[in-house]
Amino acid sequence: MASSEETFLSEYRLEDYDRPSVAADIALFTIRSEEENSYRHEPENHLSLLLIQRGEHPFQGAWALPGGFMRADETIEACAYREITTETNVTPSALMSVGVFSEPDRDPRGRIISNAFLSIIGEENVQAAGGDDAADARWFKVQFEEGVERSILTLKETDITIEAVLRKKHSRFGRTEYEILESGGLAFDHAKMIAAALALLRQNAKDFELIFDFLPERFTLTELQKVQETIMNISVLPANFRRKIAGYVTETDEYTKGAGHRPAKLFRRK
Amino acid sequence: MASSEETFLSEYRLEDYDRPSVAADIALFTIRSEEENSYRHEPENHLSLLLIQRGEHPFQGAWALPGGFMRADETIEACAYREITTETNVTPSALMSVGVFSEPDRDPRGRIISNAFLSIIGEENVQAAGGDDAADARWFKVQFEEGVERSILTLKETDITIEAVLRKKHSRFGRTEYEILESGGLAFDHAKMIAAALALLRQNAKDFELIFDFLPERFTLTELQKVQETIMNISVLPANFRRKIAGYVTETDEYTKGAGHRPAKLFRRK
DNA sequence: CAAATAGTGTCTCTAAGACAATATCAC
DNA sequence: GTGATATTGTCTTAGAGACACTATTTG
Repeated sequence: MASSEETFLSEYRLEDYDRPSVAADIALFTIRSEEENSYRHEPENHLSLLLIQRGEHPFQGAWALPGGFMRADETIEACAYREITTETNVTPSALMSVGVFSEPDRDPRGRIISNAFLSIIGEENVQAAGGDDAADARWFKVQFEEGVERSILTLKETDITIEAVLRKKHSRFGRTEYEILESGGLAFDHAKMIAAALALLRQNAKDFELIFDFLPERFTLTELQKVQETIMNISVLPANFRRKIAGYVTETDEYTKGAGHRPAKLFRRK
Repeated sequence: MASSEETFLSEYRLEDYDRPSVAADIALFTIRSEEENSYRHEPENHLSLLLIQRGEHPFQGAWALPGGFMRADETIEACAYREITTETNVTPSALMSVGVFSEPDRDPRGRIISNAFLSIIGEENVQAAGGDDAADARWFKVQFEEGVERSILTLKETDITIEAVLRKKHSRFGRTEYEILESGGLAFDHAKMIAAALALLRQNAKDFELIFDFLPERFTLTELQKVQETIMNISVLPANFRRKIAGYVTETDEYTKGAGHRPAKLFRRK
């Protein structure tokens, strides 16, 4: 009972307790422009999510979020950074915890709990290639229509369409939790993770918390506005957007040019 | 390579990977009144946190958040509920994730990652008693002074005073993370968890997300206002508080009585 | 100049904060 | 009535949303 701490620790066996495997999965978003880009007309943007096609069982051939197991010498955040860097060769600036997914039966391989993260890279860094355990990696165009009873998550790539159906369970403390009605072929409970990540993304885009991460260091206010509009699926008046964002940016003395219309001043994040 | 999923799963060995132990720790808060309660004068409130004194190594004798290891058949949230219920015999309504603490060296027993939760019970349910592995359990009065360079967390019980010093590392996406400068004798990294929980509590008290959980079903608006003021360490004008809270409550036809002054209408959460 | 985007000025409405005034109980 | 708390009214100010207008580039 009153043994010394050294004795206690040397006799202690962690193996006596159940131990799950612990993983991190990352919902990596970027914003890409539509291809067109015809003269004098600014391109449309859309939100994109990186998915990899699983090369192994379980869910072989299904699309999943990139991720992997936490190592003995790293934190779960470091694990998420490492995984996303090996998958994409890009180190994202934002890394935001979405939540822990720990249903006992969420993985057929056994007890694996996963920490979901949300991450963002700028369009200029999109060069994601498939990693070790991934047959293929692709950017999917994201649509997320939220309803009271059903929310529809649609992910589109050239010839692939994934449609998952979810139901909002609750939304407290800024985090929204979903239940999967149809996974649309997404592996594990990743549909849930993606929906939760999107809800979080929209929540935080509202007060400019992370919209800057989608753009390069210098940007125009219109570009910034489009990022917010794309994420939140809304549209706001330029005059009002400018007023609200004013405190968050610093102007530079550079301008865009050659666009067939009035040049725009470039700004930097404050 | 193209083996069947059954074959794959039957040959799969999770034991080949590093597996940490996974725990949940809970910062359980309540609001208690000062003892006085002299005639015609409403009592002052203060925020209290439940700590248990560790009966075992490591950190034997130190104060810690209640918590325990996740079992094989439960989610991490279920684990937090179970632990808090066994410790206190009360099932709290709010259970809010504070974050994952996964520094490799955070526990001398070995690799243990912990999910911190924030939870609340009403004053009328405070009857916490020590559990199995706890020598003692006590409610500590909470003071948290936030500064830019240093934040001071003070926990007081009759003859015990714990003072921890922390530094705010960053505050993004509504979650604030702290670094421990002095743990003040708190076990493990629990000072960090408590600070993060308090920051979250204040954040969410602002828009009435969880202040109701501190009170019984029927309450007066003044009681509700005092809860918010106690948590956030601010004071607001009654007229303004009433206007803001109006949409969140429903009035009943009951009143308080015998208080030596004008009776107050009782309200219910909407 | 026409088309397209950049940027400014200002009106209205709502909500927050401050403050003053009135209401109702126990003693 | 007095002391204490409950409750309402309203003035001012800050910010969001709507809308109209001006500015500057390329072809």
